[in-house]
Amino acid sequence: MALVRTALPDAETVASAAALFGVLSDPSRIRVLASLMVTDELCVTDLAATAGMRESTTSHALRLLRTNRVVTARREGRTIYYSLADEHVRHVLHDVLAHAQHADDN
Amino acid sequence: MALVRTALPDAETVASAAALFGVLSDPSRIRVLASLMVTDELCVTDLAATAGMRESTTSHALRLLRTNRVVTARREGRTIYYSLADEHVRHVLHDVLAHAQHADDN
DNA sequence: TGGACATATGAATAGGTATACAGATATACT
DNA sequence: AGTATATCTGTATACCTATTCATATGTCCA
Repeated sequence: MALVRTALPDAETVASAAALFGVLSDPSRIRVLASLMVTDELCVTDLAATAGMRESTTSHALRLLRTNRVVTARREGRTIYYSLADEHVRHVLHDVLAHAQHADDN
Repeated sequence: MALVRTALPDAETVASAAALFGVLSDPSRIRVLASLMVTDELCVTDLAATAGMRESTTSHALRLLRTNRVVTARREGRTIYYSLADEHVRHVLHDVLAHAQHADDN
């Protein structure tokens, strides 16, 4: 057991992994990310429209995603284009969405 | 935009993906899973010890993980051995933990 | 059967979080 | 400067969740 314990990731790593998962644990944010998986780059207004949520909600969601480096932002004039931060994010999303599709949950 | 919308996963899939992420979004549960990543099979008592939490908390955590098919259980006498449900889970955990290690969060 | 060990459950409390509305900032254009 | 558009922020409310203690269930062995 002691051996296992020393092999565990440190508290900081665990905490930020948990935070990352937490950011992904919301249907609204997943819809936003799923939109970005198919279109690569979208502005807040369009993300709100495709994900079916208010722009305020979308903006709040995007801030969380941004500060946790799940998406990146690029400004062009007054509109801001968002995209997935890296392939890493794409893989995890793909894996979990695929897994979720087959699960006749509970 | 309409095109994007039709390409999005259905509500049920999104909901269960969110649920899965939610289950993973807790430090205690991550420690439990990290233990299982290095040891493959552990009982509740040992998981509680390595993850540094009470057995009750561990049991509650394992129930969540079990009902969301993140871990599987195998009984042997009065002790129950838990392990990761599949390689899928292992990959996601590995990806996110790796990502978390490099992130000088916020 | 009775006692010990392993795990599970119920319920309560404390803390966290998503969403909405209202209003603020920032950029563009005339 | 003033107006319109795009995005962001503060705040409140309503909901969700993690942990704990106490207790229950299940399994073994004498």
